[in-house]
Amino acid sequence: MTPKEIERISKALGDPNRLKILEEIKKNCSLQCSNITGMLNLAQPSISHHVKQLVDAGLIIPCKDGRNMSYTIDKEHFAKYLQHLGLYVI
Amino acid sequence: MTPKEIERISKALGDPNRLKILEEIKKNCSLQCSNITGMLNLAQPSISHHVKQLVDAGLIIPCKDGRNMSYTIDKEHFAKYLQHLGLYVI
DNA sequence: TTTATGTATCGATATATTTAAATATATCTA
DNA sequence: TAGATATATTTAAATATATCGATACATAAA
Repeated sequence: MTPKEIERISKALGDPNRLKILEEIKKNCSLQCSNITGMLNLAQPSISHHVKQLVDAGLIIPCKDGRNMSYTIDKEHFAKYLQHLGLYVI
Repeated sequence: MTPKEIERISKALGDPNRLKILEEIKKNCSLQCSNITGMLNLAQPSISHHVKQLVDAGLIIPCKDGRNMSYTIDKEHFAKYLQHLGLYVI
């Protein structure tokens, strides 16, 4: 995992709305985009933007299902991030 | 650890210069501020700003020594962050 | 095929962050 | 105490990010 990837994931995690989205995905194992809109007090394009950040960082995996999208946490990639940062606490 | 704290630490980790500073502190167990100036291609006030971000996030602990400052990684606090995020990868 | 629904993109604006010059503060040494 | 050195703060400019309205696109349902 490159410093650039670490930076990108950290940036993705550095926003309260994105943390809430992740939290909901964790709770439900997966989450549909339309549900996020009700959850956060944000317009739909903003949601789309935040979800994209999480996808681009590799934290969540999009799954197209008809006209809906659902997302699951990319545990493997997320774990690599934590493993990398874990070197700082040894 | 509150969502606000998670956000703050993530933000602190979301910058290449701050990651480099952390990396150097890890390598040397501790680091003096004056050494960072040579390491990064940044003016002194910028260094000061970045170091402050890391301190405020609780990632590093400042230690005053005469007119110098040295910093060590706050492993305990850092570990709490990783532990919290670890819940996402279970 | 038309309409409705869910998501993405574009353009504009507001807000936040990064950076550095100028300046201030603290401490060491002569 | 005066001068030198290390770090912090203030202020302002440049840049990046967040937000939303309008609109486009894809797909499901009628």
